[in-house]
Amino acid sequence: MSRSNPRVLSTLERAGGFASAQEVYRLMQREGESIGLTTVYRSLQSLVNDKIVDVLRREDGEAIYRLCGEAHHHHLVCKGCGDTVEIEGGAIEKWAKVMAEEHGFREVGHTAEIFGLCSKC
Amino acid sequence: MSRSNPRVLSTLERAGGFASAQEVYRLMQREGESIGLTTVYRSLQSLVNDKIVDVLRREDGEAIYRLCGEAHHHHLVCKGCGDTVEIEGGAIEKWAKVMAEEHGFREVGHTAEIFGLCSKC
DNA sequence: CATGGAAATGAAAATCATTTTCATTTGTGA
DNA sequence: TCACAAATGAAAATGATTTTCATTTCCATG
Repeated sequence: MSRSNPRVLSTLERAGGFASAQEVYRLMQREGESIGLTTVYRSLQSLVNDKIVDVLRREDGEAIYRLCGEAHHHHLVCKGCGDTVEIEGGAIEKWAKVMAEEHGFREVGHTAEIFGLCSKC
Repeated sequence: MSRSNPRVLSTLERAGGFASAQEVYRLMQREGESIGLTTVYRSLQSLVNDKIVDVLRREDGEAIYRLCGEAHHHHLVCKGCGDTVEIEGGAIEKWAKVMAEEHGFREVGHTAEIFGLCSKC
């Protein structure tokens, strides 16, 4: 396993903390950084593993990466402009726990996202 | 623009109303139907345009289609054996609605999945 | 200062879902 | 029957992502 290249993280930060792997790569190229696309992908994956960044999907399926603020949270994403609000999901935590117990599952995690159109779109 | 091939819709129904284009295609082949992958994609797209089916994304980015109006449900997936249980998510519906309203979002949908280890794994 | 192995890197090839192209077939109304 | 539009599908193109693999960079130790 490879560790993350720090320049990738810093570029993602500079990008407003919201970009696809291809975009991070292009951005770094434009800024004269010498790096391979492969390393960008590997670094982002590693950051996801370490829970330093989140990964979401654009509507076309492309993965977009984003700095992950704090502990565990969920996202409210605008289908129009991509704007994202971090929301708290206490209800989900409880739901996941109950459902898992009910079916004898252990070591459970969960994903949950809400998407729609924000007031501006 | 082409219209949807009715066999595609009927196969999607038979699949439990939840499948990717590739899966619908494979299913039809296995059942001896003669159809091209292109037609499956075109039909699904057309069904989406007509709002007869919804399209979501798997975690790996693959598009999955499901009948609209079909009882909305969620999944409890085993990380070990891949076994999946359909679960009901009333709590989620409410949570999504409240959160969306709170932030002025319209036309909201959501995704939610729980994953863990089932009793056999 | 070697030097040897482990980790990191990146170019190129492979993969895979999806879309496009284009020639052929099918259906339909005149 | 004829002509034309719609539907079909095989094959090629596309684009993101992953894999392969040879090379380079690190670093601890002799």
